[in-house]
Amino acid sequence: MQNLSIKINVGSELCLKNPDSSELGQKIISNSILLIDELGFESFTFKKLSLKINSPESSIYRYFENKHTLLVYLTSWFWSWTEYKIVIATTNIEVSIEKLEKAIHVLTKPILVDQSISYVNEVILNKIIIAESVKAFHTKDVDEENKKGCFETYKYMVNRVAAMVLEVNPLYEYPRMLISTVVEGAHQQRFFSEHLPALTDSKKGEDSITEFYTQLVFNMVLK
Amino acid sequence: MQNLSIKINVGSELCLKNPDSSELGQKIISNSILLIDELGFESFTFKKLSLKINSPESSIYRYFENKHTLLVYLTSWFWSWTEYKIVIATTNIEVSIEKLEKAIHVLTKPILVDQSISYVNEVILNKIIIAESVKAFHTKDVDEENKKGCFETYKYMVNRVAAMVLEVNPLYEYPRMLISTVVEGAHQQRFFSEHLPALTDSKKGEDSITEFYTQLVFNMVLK
DNA sequence: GCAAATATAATAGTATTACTATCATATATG
DNA sequence: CATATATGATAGTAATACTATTATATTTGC
Repeated sequence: MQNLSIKINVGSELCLKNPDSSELGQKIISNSILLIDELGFESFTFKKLSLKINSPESSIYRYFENKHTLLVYLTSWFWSWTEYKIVIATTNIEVSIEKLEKAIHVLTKPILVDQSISYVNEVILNKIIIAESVKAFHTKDVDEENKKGCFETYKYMVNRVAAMVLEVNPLYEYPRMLISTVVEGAHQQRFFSEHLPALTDSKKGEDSITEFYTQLVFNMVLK
Repeated sequence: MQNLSIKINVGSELCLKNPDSSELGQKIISNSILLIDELGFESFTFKKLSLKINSPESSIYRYFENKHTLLVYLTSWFWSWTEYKIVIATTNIEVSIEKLEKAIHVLTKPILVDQSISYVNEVILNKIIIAESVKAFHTKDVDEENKKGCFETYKYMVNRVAAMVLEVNPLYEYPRMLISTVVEGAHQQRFFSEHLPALTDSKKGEDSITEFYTQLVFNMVLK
C-alpha cells in the first residue's frame, strides 16, 4: 500500500469540528497520537498537547469536547482504516476460506511499517489501540455514546468479517462473538506478550498470535 | 458455597495497610465496590468515598496510595477468589476433561448470587471486574507494578487452568494464551451483550457465552 | 491500670486538571 | 471590501489528587 490519498470516514458525532479540514486539526491528531503513546492516556492532557503544538488549549476544545472523545475518534479512525485494509486484502479472492484467512491476518498481524496515510502514524496509532482502546468504551456513558453512533466503524468492521465467517459456514451460530473475541484477543495478547508474559505463550519475534487466532477461527467455523 | 470464613490472599504490595485488619479498612473495601459500580471508575474519587463512609479522605490514603491501586487490589482479590472457586469445583474430579470443563464454567458463568464471603459483595465486584478490570493493567506503569507482584493472583489462576489444559493434551502449544483469551473474552462478551450487542451474538437470558467458550477450549485442545 | 504506640478525625492547604469565557486578530469567502 | 469564521492570547473557576499538621480516640504491652 503506497501513499494513497484516501479518506478514512470517521463520523461527525465524534468531534465538534472535523480535524481533517484544517492544519490545526491535523496537528491535533498527529501530535495527540505521539503524546498519548509517550505519556499514556491517563497522563495525557489537552494542556500538554497545547504546549506541544504551540496553540492554546481552548483551540483544541473547539475540535474535541475532551480527551475521551479524542480517543474515541482515534479508535474509530483505526477501525475504519482496518476495514479498508480488509477490503483491499480480500477483493478478487474467490475462495471464502482464503478470504476469511486474509481478514484474520489483517486483524491479528502487528503493524510494523508506517503506511503514512496523510498525517496519521499508523504504527504508533496501533500501539495506542493495543494499550488504550478498551478505555474508549469502558465508561459509564457507553450506551449514550453508542446511540450517537460513536462505535459504528467498529461494528461495521466486525460485521464485515462475521459475514465472511457465514460465507464459509452459513450455519455457524456465533460469528460476531467469534470475530470480536479474535480482534480484542489479538490486541490483548500483544499487550500481554510485552508486559505480562506469564499470561501468554507468545514470544517476541515469532508470530504465534496470528497462528493461534487463525487456528481458533477455523477450528470453530469448520467444525 | 455457604458463608465460609476463608481469607482471600491478596498480597501486601497492593496496599499500605491491610484493609482486612480494621473496621475502617473493611468499610473502605465494601463501600468502594458499591461506589465504583455506581459512578464508574473515572468519576469515583476518594473524596466521594470519604463522604459515603463518613471518614476523612486522608484516612483512606493510609490504606491505598490512590484509586488505581485500590482497583488493582479489588481485581487481585477477585482472581484469588476465582482461583479458590476453581479449586473447590475441581477437587475430587478424576477425569481431566471434566475438570477443565468445570474450571471454564467458573470462569465464564455470571455471578448471580452474593456468596457473601465477609464484607465483599461478589455480585457487584463481578460487575466492576467486567466493566473496569482492564484498567488495572492498561497503564504506563504496568511493568513496574508487575515487578512488585501486583498481578500474581491473576497469573496463578490462569496458570492453574492452563495446567489443566496440558493435563488434557500435554502437547497443546498455547495453553496460557487460550485461557487468558477465554477469561478476558468472557468478560468482554458480557459487556458487549449489555452495551454493544452488535459485537456479539449473546442475548440476555440464555447462556451462549459459556457455551461458546467451552466449545472454543475443547475445539482447540482436542484437535 | 497506666503509659506508649497506633489509628483515626478534623482541618487546611497546594498544584494540577478540566474545563469555560472573553476579546483581539488573522484568514478565508462571497 | 464586508462578513464570516478560525485561531490566538489571556483569565478564571470548580474539582481532583494529593500532602501536612495537630488533636483525639483506641488498642496493646507491661
